[in-house]
Amino acid sequence: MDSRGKRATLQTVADAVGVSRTTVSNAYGRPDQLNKDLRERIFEAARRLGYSGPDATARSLRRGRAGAIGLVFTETLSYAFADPYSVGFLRGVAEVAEASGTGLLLIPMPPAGGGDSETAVRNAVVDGFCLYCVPKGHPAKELIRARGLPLVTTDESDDPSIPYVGIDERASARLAGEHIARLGHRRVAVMVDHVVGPGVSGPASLDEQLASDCADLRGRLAGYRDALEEAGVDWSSVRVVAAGRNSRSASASAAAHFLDVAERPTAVLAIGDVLALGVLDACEQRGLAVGRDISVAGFDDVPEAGRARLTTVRQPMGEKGRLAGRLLLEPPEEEKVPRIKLPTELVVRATTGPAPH
Amino acid sequence: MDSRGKRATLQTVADAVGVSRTTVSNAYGRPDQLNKDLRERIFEAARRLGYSGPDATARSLRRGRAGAIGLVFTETLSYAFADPYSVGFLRGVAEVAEASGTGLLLIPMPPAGGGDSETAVRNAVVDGFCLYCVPKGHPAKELIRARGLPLVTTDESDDPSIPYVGIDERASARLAGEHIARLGHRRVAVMVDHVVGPGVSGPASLDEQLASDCADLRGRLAGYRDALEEAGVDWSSVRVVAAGRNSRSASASAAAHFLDVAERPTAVLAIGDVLALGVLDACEQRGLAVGRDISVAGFDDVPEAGRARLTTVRQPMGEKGRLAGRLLLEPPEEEKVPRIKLPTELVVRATTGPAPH
DNA sequence: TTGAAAGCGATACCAC
DNA sequence: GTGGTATCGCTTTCAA
Repeated sequence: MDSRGKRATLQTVADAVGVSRTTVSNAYGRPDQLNKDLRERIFEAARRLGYSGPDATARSLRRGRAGAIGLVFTETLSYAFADPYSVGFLRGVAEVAEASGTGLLLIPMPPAGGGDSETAVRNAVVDGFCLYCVPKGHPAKELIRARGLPLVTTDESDDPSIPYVGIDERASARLAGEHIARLGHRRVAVMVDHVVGPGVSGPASLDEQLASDCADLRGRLAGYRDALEEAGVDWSSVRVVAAGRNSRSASASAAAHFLDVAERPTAVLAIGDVLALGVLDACEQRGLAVGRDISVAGFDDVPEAGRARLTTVRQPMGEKGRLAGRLLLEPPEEEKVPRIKLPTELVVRATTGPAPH
Repeated sequence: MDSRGKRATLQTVADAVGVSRTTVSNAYGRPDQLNKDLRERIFEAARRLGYSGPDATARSLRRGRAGAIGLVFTETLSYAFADPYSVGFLRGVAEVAEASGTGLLLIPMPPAGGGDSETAVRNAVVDGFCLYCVPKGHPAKELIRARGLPLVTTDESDDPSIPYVGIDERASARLAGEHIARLGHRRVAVMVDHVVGPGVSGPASLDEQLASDCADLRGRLAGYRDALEEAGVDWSSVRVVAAGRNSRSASASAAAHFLDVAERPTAVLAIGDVLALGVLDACEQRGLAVGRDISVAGFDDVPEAGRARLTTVRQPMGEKGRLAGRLLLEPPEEEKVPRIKLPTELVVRATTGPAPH
């Protein structure tokens, strides 16, 4: 246990036992390459010398394998844990990763222009990357590609050469829109997290909606629009409000933008359940009977949505994660870049009902 | 972009530009060490050759820094994302980590005896470890220590030489116990996740309770016991039931063990909010008026607890995480091993009330 | 079985 | 500014 002096290395142990480094290395990595006795002696010497086994970094370098996959988010890392949808996805990835003894490296990545987004990506010791909520032109995206490691994204990618696993955002959102239209709603509001940039809340103009750099957001808005316009609703009459961030409370506050005005909408479409739950809170505060006075639909079907009896569009987040993980762990040999769209489904519960007269 | 041939290295680029490796290295790592022109030329050559910057692993090896900290759980990795308490803690760690551009490596670690728990720890390229829910004698624990990296645990450690940040489990649980006793409850049940091992549900004997290898569980049980015995309740009359795992639905099922019997308890103490919420579900199913017919108290004060009006003991999970992260990122120089206990607080809401007659 | 030698890809130090 | 040189700690042929 000599905690003093230079840290013990493989060599130190080899010398102490009187064998070569190869043998010590084998003692750890290939037990079948030497006899049990010797192996024991080596371990004992190691213990005595305070050597805890081959250095992880050196081993990675030599082997060319990191034993971890990187998860890249644009949202702050802590956000990744805050949203139940996100958590569901991560669980999926985690499941397949842990099955193969692979670690998950969460890589913080400030939004474009917001500090150093490259260092963490550069220094990530991983065997592959999973991109998640990384907007179109993000500078780090190119860097990640350049690293030449297996890569998969869950964002509708601008680049068809990147493997993708996700859902048909547009068609899925359309399900919710059609449901609302079918119930007779014509005055509709939409709640989004943010269009122009994080933190900015309030109504969003049409231009802003189209300019959003988040493909899934654009896709969902398009889906709502498809459905509503088909039902004869003028999209410019639809109030699109940004909560500023994807949080229940932010959404509850932002809901004032359409709840506290003269011509209150009879239905609200939220592009995520967390936002929808916030709208529910806001309605409750104002004594509105959800499902009668006003209808609310979400997206994702997070666990909480079920409890709140929220009508929503279910997407298989866990499955998405597992698939993404698998794609990274065992990259398919084929030429064709995998582009997988998982099925979604409208789940009608108690928060939507016929439009009040 | 020559995707064919050997992967480009620093050397390749140096040769192409006609400079030494040092210069190329500096171009990436120390921009002030060479003139802008040359730097541009180097980058251009790099781009042309498909070189995306210094290899992360090699750089880590040479620099002796990994740029990540390891989070070690015994529960399956996916569990880490499932429990809101756990998520709160992780968010805390993530906050401080991302502030310094450090990644978080989630390390899967099967419970003792359940597969290979050492490989992942061995191969983890990190600058320090944070242990979380790792039971007393876990084999990997020793290995982690042996790696000689900064280390912090949130489990009441058997080993006072490991930095610790947590709460006084026993005193905190006692708060809940006293609250229940004060309300006049004498027939009490306790819901735990698992004592003997994961997956095993049902009543737990006294011996099993004491034998649990999870220090926080033991601490909380001791706290409940302190309070109840002080109020004259015989601990052996307290039905301790294991849900088998820390999940809302498992708890709801296991609640049958005390809910569907002759002498139903008038109060239930759950060692975590997730379990408490499950008990709430079970009560609702049976048409019991929580807070009147039966009282339920949890532990943690996760976000969901507030919404459910659950009486619970609040612990500062985010703060715990931030502190742990900081301890790892800037290990204190002092001799003294930091052992921090954060304050907790009883939060009385609507799920507890006077014992029915 | 065991050992010697050749890297894995990069960075730090030190003269020039 | 720049370019050698040593080294980081290990794994892997390949021959003995």
